[in-house]
Amino acid sequence: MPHVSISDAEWQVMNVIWDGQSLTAQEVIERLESHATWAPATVKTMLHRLVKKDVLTYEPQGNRYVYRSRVRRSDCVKQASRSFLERVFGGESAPLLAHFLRSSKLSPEEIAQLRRILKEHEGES
Amino acid sequence: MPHVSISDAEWQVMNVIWDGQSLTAQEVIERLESHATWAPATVKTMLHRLVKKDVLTYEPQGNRYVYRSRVRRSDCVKQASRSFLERVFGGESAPLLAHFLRSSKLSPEEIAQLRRILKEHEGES
DNA sequence: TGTAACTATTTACATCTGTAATCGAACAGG
DNA sequence: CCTGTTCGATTACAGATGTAAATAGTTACA
Repeated sequence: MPHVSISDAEWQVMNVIWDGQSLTAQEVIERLESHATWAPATVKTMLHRLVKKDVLTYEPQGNRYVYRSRVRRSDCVKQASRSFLERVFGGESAPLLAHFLRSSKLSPEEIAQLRRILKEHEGES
Repeated sequence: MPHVSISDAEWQVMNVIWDGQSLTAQEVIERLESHATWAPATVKTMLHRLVKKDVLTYEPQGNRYVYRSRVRRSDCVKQASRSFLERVFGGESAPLLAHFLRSSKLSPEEIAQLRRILKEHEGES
């Protein structure tokens, strides 16, 4: 629904927020340390920007803030996916799927899972 | 191999270049008219930037330039795909594939094709 | 040959991004 | 009670991006 535009670096932050539900700035910073090499101030900046974009809210808890997402991850994933599909594959799903299928290592369970989804497609039209 | 970074709008331009092989600015502008609503000057700007980024070359042909890509589309697709996978799906291919499989309309032929690719995966340990 | 038309080059400019440092307020320990 | 630490808030700043107008160089027609 919303026309949010989450930048590359902001996705990193949102990913840890979505994984953790409600986190303080400090917690976000810690969880990002493994992935990114940002100064703490950098993470703070992004939290602020995400708040300004109405993607995050915060409530004071003691002397610190607890940040929480206002948008569902699945919605953002959906939007980002559509725009990626459009931009890179001209909106054609099949080539996209072929590309990722070929370039991915998949476990037998995952293969089975994907096969099931494919089978569901069989039913239509 | 190259560390090119093609922006969203620039992808539009590159897509028509890749589709057309060698095109003048005018041709690019015309072919974009259906998709985008950019002033001709805007398209020119992007062509210039892409040249500066070493993504495009041009040769003079008469009084105009003919632009041609210096990078293979497949390389750019690969790079963009990897970065998208990382950013939005945390590097997990299976969820990405599941997402796109579910949200795509696929023809029976496409389904068969994807199934074949899945089958190829079977072989790997 | 002058001038209109078209092309490419240069310049513009606000916003977004990546990446922080600094400032001011509150809290905590001595 | 003073002071260092810790938060959040404000400010910084260069480069990328979207979006284009202005200018300069060239060609082709009148």
